[in-house]
Amino acid sequence: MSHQGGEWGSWHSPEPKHWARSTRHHRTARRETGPVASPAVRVRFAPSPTGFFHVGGARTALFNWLFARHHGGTNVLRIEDTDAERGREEWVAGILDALDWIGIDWDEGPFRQSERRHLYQKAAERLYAEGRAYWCECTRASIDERTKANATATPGYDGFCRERGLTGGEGRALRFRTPDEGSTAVADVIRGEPRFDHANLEDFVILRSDGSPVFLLANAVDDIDMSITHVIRGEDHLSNTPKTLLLWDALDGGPHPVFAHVPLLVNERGQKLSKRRDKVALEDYRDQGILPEAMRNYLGLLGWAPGDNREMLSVQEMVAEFRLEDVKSSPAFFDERKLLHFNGEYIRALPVDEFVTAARPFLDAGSWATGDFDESAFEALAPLVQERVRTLAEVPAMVDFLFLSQAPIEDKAWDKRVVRGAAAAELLAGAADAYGSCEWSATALHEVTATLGEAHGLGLAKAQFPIRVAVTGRDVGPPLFESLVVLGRERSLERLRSALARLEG
RNA sequence: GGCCCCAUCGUCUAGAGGCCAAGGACACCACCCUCUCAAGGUGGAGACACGGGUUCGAAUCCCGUUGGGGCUGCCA
Repeated sequence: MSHQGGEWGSWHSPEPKHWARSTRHHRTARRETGPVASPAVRVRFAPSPTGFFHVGGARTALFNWLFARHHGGTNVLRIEDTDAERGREEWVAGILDALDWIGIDWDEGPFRQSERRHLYQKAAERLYAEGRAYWCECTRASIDERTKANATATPGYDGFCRERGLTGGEGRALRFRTPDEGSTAVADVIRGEPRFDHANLEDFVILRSDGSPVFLLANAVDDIDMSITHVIRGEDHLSNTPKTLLLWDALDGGPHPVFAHVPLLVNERGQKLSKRRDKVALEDYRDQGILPEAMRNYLGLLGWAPGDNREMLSVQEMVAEFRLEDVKSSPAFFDERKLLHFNGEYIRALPVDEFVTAARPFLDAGSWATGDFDESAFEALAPLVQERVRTLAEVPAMVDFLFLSQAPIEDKAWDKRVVRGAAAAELLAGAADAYGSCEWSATALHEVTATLGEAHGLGLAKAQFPIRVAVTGRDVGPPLFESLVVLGRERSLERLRSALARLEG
């Protein structure tokens, strides 16, 4: 496919240093409410399927998406699966699922580099034919050996095969011949214009010895072919950008795209998030009961802020106000505690029926027998549960007493509130008696229990504890009297008697 | 080692030379509200890495130092 790309020259015309910063407007002057007409903005998100899709990738995808939507541009999804060794089909599906989950869609793709190899092949042939690339038979081992032997050598490829005139063949990789002099500057909206001396760039591999293309080549070829105007990606790619640009020019890619190297997401030690050592998989958060809206909102605020003190932003608000120039340049720590807070806010803001629906999968995994779940009982308590959880995964423990044949007594709570609780036996006996005849409503139960407590010199707070533990098994949970009402008189009385028996026995 | 990037409360950030004796949010502490737990309310502690410049004036600009990170792969 090829997209006509002539219209966007103004995006990367040479400008004075720090032009990006200089285009900032006063915050008050940039209240925009919808897509902004911009010359054919085309961005791409290009994940590689080498593991679970993680939050850093999600953030990059989000920024690309926000930028595209803000400008009414085109968002392209491209799967960079040029490494057959490491890529796996299930990871591709995982990426698609995850993007769908947080509400990111795309206008073109998903394209797969594994299906576009002929393009890279063609580009490589051209570079070789024009003397911009050469075949090399050095192995990693032989390169390292030479580096070791020469004390003054800097690590890396030394250009050993540069002038040997080798032809392609078994065990030979194609290397790009980097210029020995000069430098390349990267026009970066976030970082100004970092400049790299060509002398520091080694001749890098663009075609592996098995003929497959390497990331740098495929990336440049595709960005040119897809007429990408803005490359928004992690800062870890910044150092390789001059190589990309050198390829870009060698392939006559035309004007360079504008880059935006977004700050990395780091762990508590300040290192970039790694799939291997950090908890980062988006699906883990989904399974933990994080709402996609909360995740999206939180992720959007990592490295970017709207400029006033608002934090809870609708996706529409983010689209309307997202500006690449406002993205910070320093790394951000992914703080799960703050995510949890956002999630609690989003859960409480849900209409009850949506909360019930969202909680369903987590309820299905509850500890009770599958047939014992009672939809209407849950719905009756749902509003009270909703305002007490921070994740959907916390829901089952709040309502399990409704669906289990007996109260799931927690040892700690039992010991503290019943065994060692003030007048526990009397309160349980009193409740078993009074609850048998009073009106079965929250207000009536409230009154009866308060009276019962007074008889033993206890306030309601203290008096309700033994009853709560006897009936729900725990000393925390939804309001007790509403819980009793939903549980029903008979089952409640049964649990009070059972607790008395247990206490005495 | 070389190259590049970065540097405001513990964390995410506001800040684009005077509006900042630095504001908000999460977390933390105290109190209030309260049938538990949450939620909510009020208050508190808590930061411009350091050193030089430029300027009447610097968290904001420049240089250096220190610290951190990234890249340096026939990974992306």
